[in-house]
Amino acid sequence: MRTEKSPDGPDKDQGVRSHAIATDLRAGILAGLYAPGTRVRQEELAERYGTSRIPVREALRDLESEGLVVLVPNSGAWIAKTDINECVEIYKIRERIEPLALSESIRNMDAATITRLAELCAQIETSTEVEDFLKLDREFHLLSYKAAAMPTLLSMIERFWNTTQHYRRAYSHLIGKEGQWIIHSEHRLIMEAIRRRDDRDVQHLLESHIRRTRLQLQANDLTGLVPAGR
Amino acid sequence: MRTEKSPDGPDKDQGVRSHAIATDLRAGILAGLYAPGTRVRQEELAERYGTSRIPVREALRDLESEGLVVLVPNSGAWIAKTDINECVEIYKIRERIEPLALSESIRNMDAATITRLAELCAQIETSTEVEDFLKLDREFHLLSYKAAAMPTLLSMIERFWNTTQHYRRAYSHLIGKEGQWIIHSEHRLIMEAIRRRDDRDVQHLLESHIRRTRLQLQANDLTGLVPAGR
DNA sequence: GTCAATATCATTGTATCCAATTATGCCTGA
DNA sequence: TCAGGCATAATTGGATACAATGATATTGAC
Repeated sequence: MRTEKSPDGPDKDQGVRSHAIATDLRAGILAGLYAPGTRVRQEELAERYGTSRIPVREALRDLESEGLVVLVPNSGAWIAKTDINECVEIYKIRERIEPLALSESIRNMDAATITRLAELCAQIETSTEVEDFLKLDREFHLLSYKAAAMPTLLSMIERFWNTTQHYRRAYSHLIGKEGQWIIHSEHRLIMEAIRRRDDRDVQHLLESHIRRTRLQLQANDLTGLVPAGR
Repeated sequence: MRTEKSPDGPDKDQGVRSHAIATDLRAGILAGLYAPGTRVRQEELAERYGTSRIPVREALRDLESEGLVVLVPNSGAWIAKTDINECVEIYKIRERIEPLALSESIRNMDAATITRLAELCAQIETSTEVEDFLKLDREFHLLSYKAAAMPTLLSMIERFWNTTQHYRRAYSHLIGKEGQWIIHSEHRLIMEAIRRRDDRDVQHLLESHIRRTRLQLQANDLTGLVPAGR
């Protein structure tokens, strides 16, 4: 009898090489190692990773579908430029879908996760470095969605967090420590609503949290703060 | 001076070959030519399209990121199996994001588009074949979003329509012509709300339209109707 | 001196070939 | 007769080599 491996396994990555390259590049882009708009040459990356250009091409394609890289046929690849309009668009989408994720998540969330979320919520308030804040804030929100049985939605959300990373960083620098109290208050309210599994409140509070951030992004001119915005 | 092509052009596709192959395969999958779960061999496709396996691999990767194909490393590619849970998940997401798209779209929509929408709305009611209905229904909804200045959102929505195509087809067959009056009524109400650019109503009506469909999908057992569901 | 056309160079796209991995069928043993 | 392991065949992943496309530099005409 035929016992093909079947497409159900937990393996996600096509070629091992290309996946490893994509992961590394993604981390580099999110960390800000590559300036948006920078041209990326296949051969250069191939040499750096000690492979041929083929796995590099596949990695670049993956990153393009994630919105981190832009490919132009017969021309080349560029680190995606930051675009405030795209950022605002994504925030508007997030306002709709993240409340859904949180709503579905709190139905299934276990006690350990709630404890961990509370920890993160506290750590965010005491964080002093912007990079720490970004990391903790991301972990807090993404963990809060994790119990939702909606894999497609969750990966979408993660992608959106990635493509707007540069703006969150710029925004965090802009508001500084003084402006953070409002974020902390919002987080505390969301945390409490999660604790009592209040479906209506979590959705409203989270929507407001994202929406307020979007409006501030739109109000402030982040040109110069966000790298190589056009 | 350097005048690189720059990543702004309207070109979307990387290699011409791979894009053409992806487009053709996508159409085939949506038309139901390939049964979900079918294994897809690179060499077979390469021969059919008269190319080497490389463009085929890139096309398969594109389709994987769209959710139409599943790739397993070192093993092969399969046409994505239909999964009622995934379908329900996508409908829940659509309930949130399509009202946003429509809301943004009606702000900018021109008269010609409204006329065309009304035409489509009428044609849907007189359509007699399921395939015609599917085509018109799709065109109606996607056109109604088109004026939204949200490219990321629009391509997401199109992807979701693609990945749930088999279920819409099965559902259409299931309800038959008698069950369609409710869809027609919903469309008429949406059309009227679009005409008067009623932001609140279009959003509520569209959400209900999608939500009701989801609940019916969940209520009916489509096993056997949708091809090769697991 | 400036613009345009053309030739050269750099970079990407594709084909072919080889290696690695996996599926299948046979064979052995109980 | 059936299960498990091993060998073979099929298929995918990756490297090298070549073709096609686009960018840059040079040359010539006005």
